[in-house]
Amino acid sequence: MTRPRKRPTSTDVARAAGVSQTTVSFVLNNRPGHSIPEETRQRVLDAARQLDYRLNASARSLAAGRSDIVLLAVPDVPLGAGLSHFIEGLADALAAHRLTLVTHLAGPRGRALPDVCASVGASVVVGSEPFDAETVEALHRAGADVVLPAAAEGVSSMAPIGHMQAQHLIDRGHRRLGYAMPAHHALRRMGEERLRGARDACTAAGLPEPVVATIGLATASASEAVAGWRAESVTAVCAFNDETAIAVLAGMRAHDLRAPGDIAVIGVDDIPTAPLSDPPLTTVHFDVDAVVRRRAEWVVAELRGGEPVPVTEGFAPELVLRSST
Amino acid sequence: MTRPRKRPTSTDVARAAGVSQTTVSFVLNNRPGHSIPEETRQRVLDAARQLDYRLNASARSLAAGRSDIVLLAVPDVPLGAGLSHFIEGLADALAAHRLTLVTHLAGPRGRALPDVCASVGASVVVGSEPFDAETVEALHRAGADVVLPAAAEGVSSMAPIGHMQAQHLIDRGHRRLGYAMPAHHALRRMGEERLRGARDACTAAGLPEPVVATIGLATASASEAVAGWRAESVTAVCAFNDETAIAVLAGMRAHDLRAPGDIAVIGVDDIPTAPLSDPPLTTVHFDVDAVVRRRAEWVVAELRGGEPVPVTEGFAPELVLRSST
DNA sequence: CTGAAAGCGCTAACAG
DNA sequence: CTGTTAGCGCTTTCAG
Repeated sequence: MTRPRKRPTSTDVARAAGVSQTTVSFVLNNRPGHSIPEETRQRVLDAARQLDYRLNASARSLAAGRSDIVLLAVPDVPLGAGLSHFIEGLADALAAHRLTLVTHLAGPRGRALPDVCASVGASVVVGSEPFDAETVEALHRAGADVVLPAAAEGVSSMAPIGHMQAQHLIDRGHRRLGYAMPAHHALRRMGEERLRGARDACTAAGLPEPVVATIGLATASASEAVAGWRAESVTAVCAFNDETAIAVLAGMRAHDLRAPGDIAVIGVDDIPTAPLSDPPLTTVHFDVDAVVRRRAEWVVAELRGGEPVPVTEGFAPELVLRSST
Repeated sequence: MTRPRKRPTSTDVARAAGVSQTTVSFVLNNRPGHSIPEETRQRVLDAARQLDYRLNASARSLAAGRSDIVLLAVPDVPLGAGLSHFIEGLADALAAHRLTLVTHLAGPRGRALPDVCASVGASVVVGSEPFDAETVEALHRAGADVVLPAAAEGVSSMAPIGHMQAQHLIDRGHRRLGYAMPAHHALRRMGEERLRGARDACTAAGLPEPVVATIGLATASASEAVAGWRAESVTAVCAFNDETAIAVLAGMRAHDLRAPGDIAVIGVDDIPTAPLSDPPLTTVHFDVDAVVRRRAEWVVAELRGGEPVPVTEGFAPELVLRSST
């Protein structure tokens, strides 16, 4: 399957179009200021199409000092299909600005992010959670012009989720909540933040803090947690995500309890099987498109060197409750 | 957050180490034949570390005509968390060979694969399903040296899955099978292939073909399908994947039927919530690590220009049945 | 064993 | 409006 092949260069195009290589460059980059007669333009464009010419990215970024590559750094966390939507959406949004999105999933033995950044020659690195100062520095040294989000102080996109869950349950009259924390270590940090949101909602309503239980994705583990909650008179549980919520439901089933009568359960993510659980799951749904749009605009704005876009993180406007009851 | 910064060049390292730039290049690339005295070597290495020097990928690939980038092309298909494992695993395996894996998720409005390939300067493109000849050609023109898997004739990695499902059910005494095809159009092709495997198993056992029903991820849709199967005396169903299987379970619940007594159901993927369904789902589980290992070895072998690795696709050895009953 | 020199394909002043 | 001219940072012969 190995088959090397010589690519046409911009000089080839120039020759074919009967102009200089510089002109080709101008036409292809749509250089402003250098107004080029339509006739010449077309001639160059035709020649390029003819030869299936494609700009050599290495040469371009070497000469120009920048690339059109945006690197999305995805942490080593078990995220669901929602992630794919996010990535696809972002890629599409950026493609509209002639930017190419590539993704790097961090793995335990994989390359360090700055290495990857340098390898692909990315000029932008986008992460899900803010990078700390040290990482930002390393990425800049690795060649990134823009790194997002850089250590944003005190803004969490996670807390509003927990807050929304708890508020929903409080609004329905529950006064003693539980929180189902995932056992997976990589999810711990996110879990703590979401819990904080839930806790705040309880405090604000003059209620005691949620009773936290850590549960794995096995019925036994969930069953224990359910017993604990019952002992504490918990009547409603915020689950870290839908999978955890489904585990809670399984745990309840083991005790012959039913949602929402015995314990109400609310998840996060709105996974495809959420409406298929017994009973159908109430969940917090992200408006991925909205998030994507904002992120893409942010990247483009930063790249244009415009004013730093106001950092109003907090997904709040992008959250929607999807109730099935 | 925009902060340009000048990166150290190999000339800087050369100056710091008191050698020529050429020598730096030799040391850093571990050039064979050019035996370099340990002392010089160390001096260069130290200087590089000191300056946090990193090779400029653009310059390197421009000069050398090849890059260390492997591009993984993921189709626009709703795949689950298993995909992340696959990607991480592959990235790790390739990192061991100093190769950098980046992923591109195809989106409806995203950039065309050859464009992405050219943009990142990938020298290898890896896909999940074989590329057709035309695409392979385009990718080569876009600069890829290696494209995998190239149109492999008649080998399907999907059929063995359906075969395994059906065989399992047949072994348990079922003589009239159903097949639950996903409604999602992007999954159609995969579905047809898996169905083919199931059909072959039935035929080989002298049984009639499976009764196919297309179902979406909603209880109503599944409920209808279940009614249809009952009318045809189907006693066991192969579901395209676990989500579809869970939908079937939900549809059965609507008819007050229980698995596996009334209808046995088997899924594919072994998603985290599979053991949490009611009853726990029997499913076909991929040994992702094994698949990854093979793919990585394949890529490296091709890149080394070695003999074309025998194409024995068909995941069979990497499939495991995970029964919860 | 080491260094000088010639590009890789492209962009970006600067002249014509 | 178009072409000439330098490099971008690195690899790679080919001489010392």
